Amino acid sequence: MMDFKPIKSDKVYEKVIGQIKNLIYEGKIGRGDKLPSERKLKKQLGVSRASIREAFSALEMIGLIKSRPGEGTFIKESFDNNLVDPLSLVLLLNENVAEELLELRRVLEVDCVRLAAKRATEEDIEEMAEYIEQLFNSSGYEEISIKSDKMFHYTIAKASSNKVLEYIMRSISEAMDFHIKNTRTKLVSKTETMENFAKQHKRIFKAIKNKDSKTAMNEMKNHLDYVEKLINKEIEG
Amino acid sequence: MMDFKPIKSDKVYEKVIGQIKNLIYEGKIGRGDKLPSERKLKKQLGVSRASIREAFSALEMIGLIKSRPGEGTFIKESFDNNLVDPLSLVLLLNENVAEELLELRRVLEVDCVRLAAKRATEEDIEEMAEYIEQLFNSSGYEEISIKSDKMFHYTIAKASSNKVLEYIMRSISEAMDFHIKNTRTKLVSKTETMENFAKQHKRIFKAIKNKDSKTAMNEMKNHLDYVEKLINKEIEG
DNA sequence: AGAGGGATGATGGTCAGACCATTAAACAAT
DNA sequence: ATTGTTTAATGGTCTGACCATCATCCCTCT
Repeated sequence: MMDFKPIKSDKVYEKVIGQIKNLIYEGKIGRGDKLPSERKLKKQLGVSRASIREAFSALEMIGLIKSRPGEGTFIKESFDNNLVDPLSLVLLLNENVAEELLELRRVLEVDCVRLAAKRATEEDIEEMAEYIEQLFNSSGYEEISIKSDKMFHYTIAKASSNKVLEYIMRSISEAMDFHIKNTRTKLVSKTETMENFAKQHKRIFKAIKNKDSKTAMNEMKNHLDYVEKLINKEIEG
Repeated sequence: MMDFKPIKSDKVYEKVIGQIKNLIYEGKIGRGDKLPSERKLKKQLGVSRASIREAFSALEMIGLIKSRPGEGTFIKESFDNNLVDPLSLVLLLNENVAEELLELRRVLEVDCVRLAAKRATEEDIEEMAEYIEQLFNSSGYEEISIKSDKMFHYTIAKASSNKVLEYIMRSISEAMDFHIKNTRTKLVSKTETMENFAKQHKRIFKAIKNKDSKTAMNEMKNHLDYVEKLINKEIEG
């Protein structure tokens, strides 16, 4: 058996990324640090500025660095507020995304609410209460309903106090939005559905407020059962 | 209260990305499709080729497109085999990453093994068996032990038949590798630990083979308990 | 007619050099 | 001390050039 290995012709900008990656892994540069200017890196690495910039734009897209004109390029403090969510973008490529996302969301959100019940702060709980209120009062206003619904779930993710979990939940949510966009609108536009959502949210909320993880998880499961049933009905018929 | 909004000066390459993103969302281009050449896009969008290339390098990094010299640039068929895993890179930025990753891994892997027990193919099971065998026979060879351990978990993720879940599991695993690298080496280098790992893997494996989700989940929980206990001991002492 | 082999053109990969807008820092004027 | 000005550095953008790779067409030879 001839053991050939594929010939990989690393592009220059990939090598640049590799070097920066290693510096981070080795702990030599970290959050908030300033990278050398593009012109200095050009000299140090012996490549063109264009290649440096291609590497930087890639790293900026995934939220690892941030360039500011006149100042320089810095490693970000955290991965919040990415302009384009790379994960949600890539998720769109797979087949069966809708099913897989629903499956994954179920797994994550049930545990999310478990953690939220344990760790939610006063502010988190106030925020959730607001969104439930909004959902109850938004009959007829699709946009507000949809946003209230989404924000309630976001807040739960935030209350889990696990940034990584929160990030992934957000990505899944965004990716799902584009796959069941129309469905979602149809769902929430029905007054009956919306009222059920509000009631279910309220039950989840109460459990979180009481720091009752088990009940919160069960109520979330019920809620997701209901949602998935509606989605399947909408897709099939 | 003056309600100023931050002035966002979109860079050109971000606008290019935006347009491509929208085309994908609208379904006008999809998997495997060929994008216009850089020179054509330069004319169509009225920007420089450099900006086009910055956009492309960013999209290639996240695994959305793939450029081939002499041929063109294509939307990828799936998000497998990214050169650099953007998610794992970004995860490194957060504080408490180690704790959060462990927490997340626990949530995901327990459900992962649940799905694997339901859906594992013959090939998956054969593969798992191999890695367990390797782990049993690798006493003294750290590298093989670590790899067998890791590959066993990878295979479970693959057997879940959920590509998104598999992708996220892989990212978490890679990110963890760099945070507990030395710890991992120390753990597996102890003969006793390694033997326990092998036994636990075997129990998980048997449950999967018997399509017994519940037992598989419980055995995975036990395994993760053991791992986390070791890690904590190593970190503290 | 079919197989093989060049020439050609298009494409991505890389580079150098230029110009602009923004920013920080040093300096000058009040 | 505060304000305004200059200067240098930085990121953002564009142009034009050259190379290696690949697909294609066309020609030649059998």
